[in-house]
Amino acid sequence: MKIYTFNINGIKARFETFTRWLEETKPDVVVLQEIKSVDENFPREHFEDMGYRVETHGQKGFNGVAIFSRLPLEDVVRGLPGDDEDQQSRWIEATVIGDKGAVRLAGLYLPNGNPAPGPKYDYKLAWMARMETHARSLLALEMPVIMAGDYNVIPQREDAAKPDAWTEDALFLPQTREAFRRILNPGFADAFRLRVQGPGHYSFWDYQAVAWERNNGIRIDHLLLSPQAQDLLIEVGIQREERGREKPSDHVPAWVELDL
DNA sequence: ATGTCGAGGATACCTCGA
Repeated sequence: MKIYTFNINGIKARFETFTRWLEETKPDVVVLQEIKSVDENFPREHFEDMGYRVETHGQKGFNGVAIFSRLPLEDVVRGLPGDDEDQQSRWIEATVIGDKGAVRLAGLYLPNGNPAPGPKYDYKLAWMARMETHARSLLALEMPVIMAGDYNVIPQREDAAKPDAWTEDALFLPQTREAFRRILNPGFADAFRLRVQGPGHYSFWDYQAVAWERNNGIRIDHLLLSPQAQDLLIEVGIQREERGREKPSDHVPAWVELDL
């Protein structure tokens, strides 16, 4: 089973690009971020006709996440638990039924948090604390679990082409990286770093300042695996080439293959 | 800091978010 995460930066703007990617890549499962659409306006039938179950958790204008799957989905949950007042659509969760077993999959769009300090950064840190709590409850399932998405976190210096340019940014502040490690520490692992070491691997290049042309990227799209999922890991990857295609998102897909 | 996008509101530009 191959599972992808892809921040598409708007389903309306990326309809052709994303449809072409889906036809070429044929993922078993993909979690999407920044669909920027309410559920009622999401073109679900178009993708259902392509063979996918489509579960969305959208909102007007910003944010919004989704799960697409060729395999059966069960127990879909929308929203990150822990704050009934939170109106932002950033979390969706479902159980994917594979040929050999099931995986609990979360698709997430972690808050950007800029400018820091400020209320947006406070929201980011509070959201990460909530995620830490929920991540522990997912580990308690003692089953394969994947938390995949746009984390808006640069974990280490090697995950940025120009780390010194990010020292004051909400994606790379020490408090952000510490909160990220607290989510991992109880037992999750960054799938990409289980298999690939060293600098030069990025998942996002800003539209501005010719970042792509200069390969000024950062790695912020991650798939975190529970111990039971780590045991099933076959391969990891980042589809870097997608950033050079026609009308790209500013993010590219990242993926894991599990023996499921 | 910014040479760019995307969405939405009230338009043939502006604001916000990233």
